[in-house]
Amino acid sequence: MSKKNASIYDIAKEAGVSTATVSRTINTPDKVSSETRTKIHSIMERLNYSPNALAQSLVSRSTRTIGVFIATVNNPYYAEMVHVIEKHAFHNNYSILLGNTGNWIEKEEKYVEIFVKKQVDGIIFVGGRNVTDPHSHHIMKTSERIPVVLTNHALVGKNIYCVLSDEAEGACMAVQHLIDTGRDRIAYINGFNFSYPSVVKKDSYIKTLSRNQISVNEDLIVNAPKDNMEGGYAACEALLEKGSEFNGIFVANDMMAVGVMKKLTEAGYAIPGDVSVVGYDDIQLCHYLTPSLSSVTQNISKLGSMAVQLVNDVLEGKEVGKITYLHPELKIRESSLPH
Amino acid sequence: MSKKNASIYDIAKEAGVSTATVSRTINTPDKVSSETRTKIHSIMERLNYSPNALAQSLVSRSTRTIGVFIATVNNPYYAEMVHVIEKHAFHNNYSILLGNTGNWIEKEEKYVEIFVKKQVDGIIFVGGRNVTDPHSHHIMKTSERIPVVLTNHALVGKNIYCVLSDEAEGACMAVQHLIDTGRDRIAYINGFNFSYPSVVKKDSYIKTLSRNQISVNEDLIVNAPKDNMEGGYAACEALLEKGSEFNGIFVANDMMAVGVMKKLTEAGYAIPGDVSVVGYDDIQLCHYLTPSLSSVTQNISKLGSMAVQLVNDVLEGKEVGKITYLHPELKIRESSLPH
DNA sequence: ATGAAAGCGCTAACAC
DNA sequence: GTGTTAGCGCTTTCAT
Repeated sequence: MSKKNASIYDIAKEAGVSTATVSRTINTPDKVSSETRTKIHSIMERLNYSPNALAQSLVSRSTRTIGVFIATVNNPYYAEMVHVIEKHAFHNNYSILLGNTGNWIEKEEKYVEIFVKKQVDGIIFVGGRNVTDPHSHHIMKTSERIPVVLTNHALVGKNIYCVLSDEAEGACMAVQHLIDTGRDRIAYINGFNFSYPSVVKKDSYIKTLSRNQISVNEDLIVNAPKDNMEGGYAACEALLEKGSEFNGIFVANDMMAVGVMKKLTEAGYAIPGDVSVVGYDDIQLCHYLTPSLSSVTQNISKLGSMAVQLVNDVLEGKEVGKITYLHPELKIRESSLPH
Repeated sequence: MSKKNASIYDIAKEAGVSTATVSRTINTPDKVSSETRTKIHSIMERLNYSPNALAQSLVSRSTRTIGVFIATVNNPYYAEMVHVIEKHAFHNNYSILLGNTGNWIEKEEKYVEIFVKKQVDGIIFVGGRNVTDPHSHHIMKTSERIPVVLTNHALVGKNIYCVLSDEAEGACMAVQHLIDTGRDRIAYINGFNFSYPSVVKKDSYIKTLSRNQISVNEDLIVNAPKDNMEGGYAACEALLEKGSEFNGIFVANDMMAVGVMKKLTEAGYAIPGDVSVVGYDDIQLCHYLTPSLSSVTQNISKLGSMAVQLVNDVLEGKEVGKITYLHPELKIRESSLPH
């Protein structure tokens, strides 16, 4: 189909110089006389030359490529993370190989293997992970070769770095806010039951209730089947079916909260009149919902930029902290106004 | 930091065979005796060997990597496209290099150059593009080397393939639906003024009105400053300020429609009582909004899978159509119920 | 300032 | 079934 691309060799021949000289005009132009340099440049132009990064990387041992794994791009929180990561990566001259795992560990393992073969310089795992299964093996193994950064998950290892929002603190703020605004029967819609952030939030939810002398009602805690709108809707349905009274709901993430609000509205509950709702992640949408959704913000921007910065710093041999916590912040909107 | 990775050479030495034999056990196992094969496998295991894809690609002239460009991942429509593309790519053993252009042509140009240097096998440009500027030069140039697939944009060129939803048809369906349900003063919130899909939709909007003997009121057509919720909100604000009466709005995409609905609600309009609203793209969220949002669906799933299929087919030398249109479909929900 | 040559890790004739 | 060797496109000493 296409005639073979021009190589450094073609340029050299055409210019009557050695490949070394051509290489130099690309990488260390000042070590080449201006005449030959211009001549070579014009030939490159004419032959539509573009250096083959594979060959370059083969010798430089660096691809300027970072592998990024997320559970589902079509969750605005993850999409925003990808957005931020891509932005910072580009700015630091990295490209992003994106892998959508759908929380499917086997796919992730295969993917990691592929990316490692493709010689990514580092890998970023975005989002909380399962705390139970033998999840970390391939991560550990990978970290023996390249730096690994985890976002919103804590994992210790030689070449593993974590940056996470303090979700215990965030969950506490959310629940305490509900209590402070007069809600005393507070439900909690959990995400994936064994995901790190869910575990942390649930724990914090329980502790905060206790600290306020509110007894924990197991009927008010429900695990969503999926951590998206559909899952939130279903979870809220289940909650209603249990029949326990509640006047406040803390939802582990905003997308689920959208589903929860939909279900509540359909069931005739006024928000926040009858039920006060607080979500988590503070995605842009919160502001545009009716009623607007109170939420805990994670500073996604910082989270993402730090993730990229971490792999970059490690690659450059800088000293960096193994684990960094960011403080969340509560954004109060209409959905949790006191009645 | 890390000791050098084992190479095929290390394996060969350890096993007392030649590198060719090692290569064979990787690629054509049956051409190697089972004894040596098992021996080599165990050594690979022990040395944690992983083939270097850079070297492989250097000789095979294929990276099994596709470059994907989108405007903004944090627009659910694009996110969904990425999701689908990634899924199909993985299934066909491709990896995705993702570039977020933010509609910034210079960034895209740089990115394309980088991806080409990195030897991607093909490039997919997702989403409508500007119809005016000298946008296509880098695309044309790229298509001389590798197949280029465009989604929701029509562009002709030797190695360029397009798959798009028929947005003229979609816009027509939306507007006709508004008319059929008794709306006679229909506004149109446009996306980027010169983006291909916007141009097509606006044109179709005007034609559909005319076909129904409804005169076009320029005050009812407003270009959103951004094609997201914020932009929709602002556009609706501008629309209200112009003072022309309207009882229906067709919005060029769902995210803008969310902003439009927010503004309408704040301004005291009932949806669909006072104003009927129809969006475009049919993102999942439509179903969960209150009121749920009528929208035109693009069959994102098909769009994305075809995009991947196209680059794959072209790479395999198959004959494929240069341009494919998919039929959109109107999903009627609460926001456009007749009053 | 430039060239010769080795090497990055792997594949693919070709020979035995 | 296995080894030898050239080559993929580029960088980098070491000479000159």
